[in-house]
Amino acid sequence: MSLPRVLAALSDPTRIGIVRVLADGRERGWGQLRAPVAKSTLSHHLKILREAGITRTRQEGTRCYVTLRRAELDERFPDLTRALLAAADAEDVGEVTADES
Amino acid sequence: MSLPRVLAALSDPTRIGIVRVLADGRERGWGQLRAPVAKSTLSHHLKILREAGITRTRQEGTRCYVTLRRAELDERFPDLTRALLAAADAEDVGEVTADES
DNA sequence: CCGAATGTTCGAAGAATGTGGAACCCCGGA
DNA sequence: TCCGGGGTTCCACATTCTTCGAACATTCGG
Repeated sequence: MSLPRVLAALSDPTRIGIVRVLADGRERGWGQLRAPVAKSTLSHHLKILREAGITRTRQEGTRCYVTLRRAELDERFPDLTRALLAAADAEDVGEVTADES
Repeated sequence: MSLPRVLAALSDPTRIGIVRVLADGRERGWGQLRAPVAKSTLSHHLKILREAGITRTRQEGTRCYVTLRRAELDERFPDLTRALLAAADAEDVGEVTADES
C-alpha cells in the first residue's frame, strides 16, 4: 500500500467512481455497481483497487462484496481520503452508481 | 485542472519528488532540480505537472523557473495538497532534491 | 445432474506512458 | 558574429494500461 500506487489507482475516473459509491462505508455486491464498462473490465478495476489496498473483497458463494478500507487508509494517509472524496464529489468524477440493496 | 489529471500527474514518484521540493513555496530554477533522469525526461515531467495545473513555469532569459500553484490547488481541492504532501513525506517518495541557490 | 448466474483469466488490440538520445531554438557573453 | 548553456521537440523503444470478447471455474437452484 504505497502512495504512488494509491494515486495511480485513483487516477482513473471509473475507479474514483467506485470509491465514491463505497464512501458511505456500506458493503456492496458488485452486481449493484452500475458502471458503463464490460464485466471483465469492472473485474479488472476492482482488482487494481484491491491490490492498491483501497478496497477489500469478500466472497460469499458466487457473489463478491466490496468495501472501502477507510480505517487503513486513514491511518496510513491521514485526511487524504476525506480530501480526495470531497474533491471527487465537487467534480462529480466517474459514472458509477449503485442499485439500492 | 481536473482531479483525475492531478492524481495521474502525482502518481509518478519523480513528479511527487518535484512537488515535494517545491512544497516550501520557493521558486526553483530547474537546473537546481537534481533528479536521476535525463534532461528531456525532466522536461517531460515538468510539462505534465504544468499541464495538470500543479506548477507554473516562468521563463527568464534562457532559464526557466518553476513554482507550485499552491493557492489554486487549495482553492480547487481544499486540504488535498497538504494531505498529499504529508503522505509523501511520510513515505519519502521520489529521489529529487534541490541545490541551494 | 444440468443450467444459469457470477467472477476470473486469457488473449488481443489500441492507446498512453516513461525514458533517453539527437537535433533544434533562443538568448547571453566573448 | 560565433559559441555554449539551458530547454524544447521529435523520434524511437519498451512497458504498462484500458478495454473487450471468449472461455473457464465455481456455486446455487430446480
